[in-house]
Amino acid sequence: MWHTDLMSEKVTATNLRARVRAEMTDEIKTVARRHLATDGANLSLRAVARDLGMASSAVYRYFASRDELLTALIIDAYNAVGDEAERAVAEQETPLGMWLAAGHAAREWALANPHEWALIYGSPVPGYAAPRDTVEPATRFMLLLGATLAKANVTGGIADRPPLTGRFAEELAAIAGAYFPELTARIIADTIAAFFQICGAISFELFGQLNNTIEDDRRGFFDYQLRSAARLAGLTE
Amino acid sequence: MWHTDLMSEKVTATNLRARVRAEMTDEIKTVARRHLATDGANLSLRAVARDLGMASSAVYRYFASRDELLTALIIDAYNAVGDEAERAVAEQETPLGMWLAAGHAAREWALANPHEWALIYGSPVPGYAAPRDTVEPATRFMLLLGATLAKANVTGGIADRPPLTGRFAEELAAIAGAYFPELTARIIADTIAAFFQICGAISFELFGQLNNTIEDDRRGFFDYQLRSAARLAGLTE
DNA sequence: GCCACAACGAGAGCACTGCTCTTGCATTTT
DNA sequence: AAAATGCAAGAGCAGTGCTCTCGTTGTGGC
Repeated sequence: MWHTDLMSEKVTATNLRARVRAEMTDEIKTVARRHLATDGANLSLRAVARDLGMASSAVYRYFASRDELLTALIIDAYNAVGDEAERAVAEQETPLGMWLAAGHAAREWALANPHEWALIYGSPVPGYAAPRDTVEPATRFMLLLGATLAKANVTGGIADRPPLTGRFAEELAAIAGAYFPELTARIIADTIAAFFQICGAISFELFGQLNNTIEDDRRGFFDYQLRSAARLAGLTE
Repeated sequence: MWHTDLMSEKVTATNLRARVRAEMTDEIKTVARRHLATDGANLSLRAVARDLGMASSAVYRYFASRDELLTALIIDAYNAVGDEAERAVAEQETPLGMWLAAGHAAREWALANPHEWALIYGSPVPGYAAPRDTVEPATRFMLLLGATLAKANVTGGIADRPPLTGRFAEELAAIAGAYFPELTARIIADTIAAFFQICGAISFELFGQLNNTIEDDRRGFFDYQLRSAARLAGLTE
């Protein structure tokens, strides 16, 4: 993201160079996203450069490596699904409505951008270590689910359950104390479980790994999955 | 698997060629699995050949393409986790014990063979379409969970719940009628949900995508995940 | 036992990849 | 105006999957 620094560093009258740089990086990412849809994570940097009518070496002025390009796409993807989910949630009133809206928004985004979903929620690219910049966007969707439960919890919309036991419960309690005062360790654990289930439901449908058991009413099936995830997380009503 | 056919086709006295072929394919797969641990899904066929001291072109006598090699590894991986889970389940008496044993066995296999787990439960390799031979081994683990619930259901170990509604319910009911007479559509749907959650729990822990929230007691956390999955599937006791 | 045949290993080669380095040009800064 | 910097292009390197050809070797039919 250092081109952002470059832009804000010195805002001269024209600042042509910084502007075309920003446009160029965006254009590269757009074309790369298009290639992502056909070639998946092993897209060719040279092919992207060809599509842009430039030499492959020129791309390296904008992204130091192919991995860095992928990182930019990953961050954008995390933010895209986060945006979609937040937008959908904002239209809802009840916690359950927010929960369902977030889930369906994520699924629909995944169906529209399967390879980008695979990029962020599939197996990591070999030899690729996610940089620091990705962790914040990566947590947005899950935090949205947590926020929904937090809202439900203050209005008594979450079932009372016995607290957790075990060493991991203390770790979760520490997290709850530091970041989510409205939530208990138990609710956090169940939220994570629900998050796993939702992501699994989307991924398995997307990657066709459930052998096309459900063919006609996939949305209905996912809706049921969402509701059982809500039940798992303790969302009543 | 056609080298198996070759072996059983004509068992002459010596049959040297078929034997060394079988040994060679196994050896290639072994080395490839080793490379998988470092390079992931984009392992180099040439590097595998180098490790074996043979020309890269010679490998193509055994696997028509790199994808075919990966397919063989995928099938083996599915069967390995299936074997492990079945072995662990066989030692248990109660449905819940079987459930927990299957889950922990899968997780431990995944921790021991992370890249193979990524190969089968991560995002599919781009441009790679899973062949017919993979679907049967792929279903083994999930069928094991289903069988556990079936055993529980006949002894009244599954909570009574309202039946499903919606179009997808009919699809599931048809599957239940054809393959799982002991199960209801509702139980199948909940089993799938639990399966999603378990696979998600393993994958996210493996790929480090939950930002190392839980550090110390990962097994305990997974055990809790397993139990909430069981609750989700309706397993009482 | 011999011989045609099929399987096999090796090597060269093709088109492609990510990435680096150098060279010349355009733009910005001093 | 001059120096410094940003940028695009091209050549080049090491590596890839895969194909083809060419000797060699084990195998089944006669």
